[in-house]
Amino acid sequence: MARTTSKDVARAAGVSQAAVSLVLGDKWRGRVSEPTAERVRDAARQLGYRPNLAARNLRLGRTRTALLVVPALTNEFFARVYTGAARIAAEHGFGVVLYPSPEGIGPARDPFDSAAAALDGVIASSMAADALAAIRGDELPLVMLDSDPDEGPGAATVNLDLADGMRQITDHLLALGHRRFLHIASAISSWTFEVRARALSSALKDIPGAELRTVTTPLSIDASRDATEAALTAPGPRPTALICDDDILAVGACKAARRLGLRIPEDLSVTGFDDLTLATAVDPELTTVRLPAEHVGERGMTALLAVLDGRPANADDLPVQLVVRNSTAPPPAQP
Amino acid sequence: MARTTSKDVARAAGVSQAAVSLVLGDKWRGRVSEPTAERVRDAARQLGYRPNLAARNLRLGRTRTALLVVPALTNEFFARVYTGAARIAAEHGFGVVLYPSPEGIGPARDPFDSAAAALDGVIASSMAADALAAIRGDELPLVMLDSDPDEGPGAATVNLDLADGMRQITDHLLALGHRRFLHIASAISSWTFEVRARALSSALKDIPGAELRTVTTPLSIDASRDATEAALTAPGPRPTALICDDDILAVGACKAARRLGLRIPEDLSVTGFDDLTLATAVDPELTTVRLPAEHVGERGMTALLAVLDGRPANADDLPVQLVVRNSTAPPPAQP
DNA sequence: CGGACGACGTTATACGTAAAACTTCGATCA
DNA sequence: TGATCGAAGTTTTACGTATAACGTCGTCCG
Repeated sequence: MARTTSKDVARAAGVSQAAVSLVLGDKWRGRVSEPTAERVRDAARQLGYRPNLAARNLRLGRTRTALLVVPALTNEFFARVYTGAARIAAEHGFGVVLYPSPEGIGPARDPFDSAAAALDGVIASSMAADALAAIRGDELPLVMLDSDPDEGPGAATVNLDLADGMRQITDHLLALGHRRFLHIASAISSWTFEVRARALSSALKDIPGAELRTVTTPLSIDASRDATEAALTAPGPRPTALICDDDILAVGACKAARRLGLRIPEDLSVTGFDDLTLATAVDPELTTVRLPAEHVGERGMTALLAVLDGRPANADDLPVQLVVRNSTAPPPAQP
Repeated sequence: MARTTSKDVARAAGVSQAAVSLVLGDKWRGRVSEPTAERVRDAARQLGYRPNLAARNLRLGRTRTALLVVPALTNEFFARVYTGAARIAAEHGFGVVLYPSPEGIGPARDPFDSAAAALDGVIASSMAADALAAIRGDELPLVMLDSDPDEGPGAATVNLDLADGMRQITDHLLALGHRRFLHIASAISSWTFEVRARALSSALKDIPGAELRTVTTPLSIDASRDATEAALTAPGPRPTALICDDDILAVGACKAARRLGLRIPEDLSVTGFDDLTLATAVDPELTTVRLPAEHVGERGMTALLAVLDGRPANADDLPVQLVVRNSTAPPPAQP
């Protein structure tokens, strides 16, 4: 037997389908009498009526659904972004569907081939430019998270003040006395990492005696460990501080140090970025920059709702905060 | 200007809307001539036509969308389950929408209030019985992951052979010579943890001299650390091996050990469960049981597709595999 | 006392798609 | 030659909802 429709409820309550729609849609003041409304509500409850969303969406021309595009959900940062976005969405009767972007998922040509993709808008995180183009093709409202503001003219953006985070790291390390730095950078070319690199070199530019080398690596513990090990055994004076683009990279860097018999933080300081669960799971706990991932998701969803309402979206950068733990200390005395 | 509809395409191609539907629906052999079909396809491409899914869903009475209910996406295990499910779904033109179950999300009364919840079926992971009841009320096809098979009579289930995993752990520890065990158990009361406890006590039942104590704790590093510390400083002979329900708990347990000046694995062996990224991030790397999380998601989605097709679903348990790393060793010599 | 109005509904329509039922037209065949 | 058939479409309908447009009746006021 088929699902119960508003027509079934109408029959049970002895009214027309339109009356059911009015009552359940909460738009009946002065249109339906209280006793009748009550009868309708009773019948609906009795029959376990649930409106057919496909029909409603078709009628209203909107779906109250947003698409969240993320690189990978298994990265805790993006899982937290989703959580924040979904909370705000739920408060406004919206749903959030995910699209893990880069080949993470099967043969769908683009996000909009997905069956669930009857969308009101899109929130895109750390988008590559080409994927962005595909999205902008469909003229859906778009909010970009943690992405180059210049890429998407006209689109709302929610950005973290990553440059300030990098500055806080360098201030901290410089104050401890470090001068020789190695930047463990993500090989992923995206705004979120490029801005770190720029902030880092600009922060060290005017420091006398400061040296900065860089090594890039895929975003995994093992890759970072190998890349760091290679860099640390290279000829020349050894850096005293490793500045990592991400906690995951920092964990790999720590593993490399351990392999080489270097103690952290006595022989080598290491910093992360993100403040994932990982950061406090390892020993020593990582000095890192805490990123308010849930807030990013919340602000992203809030911005999308604003855009859909034709309101302007708040465009301030979200502040980030250095968290000093046990992976940083003054550099060892000069040999 | 509104989105282009099949009617627009029809006008551009000089045919009727029905012809467009036939051609694009790939059901036109013998109904439309090849030149006409090509004209329609051209027009569709030209106009960037994308079918309105709300309308299609309404017409067809199905949405090609499944709901995945998980406790928390920030737990890597469930993020991986999602990834697996979404991959299989995409291969079959399905979408997956998430419902983080336990109060994780706003005021939605139940999963089906969610705006995106126009569903063909449900995959529920680690469900509590009451939430399950709410779901079964709607007579949607249901697949249960890692849940008590007795709870959901008639529903398809995808289970891991967790009992075997626990047996592999005890075999390993017993072979190393351990006899005094402390079980760091999750305070969450669900099948997935209950089955571990049962398997553990039954495995130790017939071992002469084996002792088993248990302490329960919330599923977080800090909570586990505190609970473990308390248990290890309790009077009586100290256990030589900690068997943890989850890698997260194991990491907390390691922290407690470190606080108490105990070395792992020399003074104390520790085992985890899941084989998350965490397990190889910490030092020493954890001996743990690898759970094929992606496979769980894949099998869950495959089972749901089978149920929707009226085919029987594969009900075999998924095998799990002990991974021996550096957190286990023979117990210290008796004092 | 007539008509304007409000309360309480109902009827009718549109949203965009898929597909069943129908039309037209030439070719085939007994 | 008249019935039949297949190709190539078109016309029509249904899916379930929200809402605009339309009735009907009693009341109140000028």
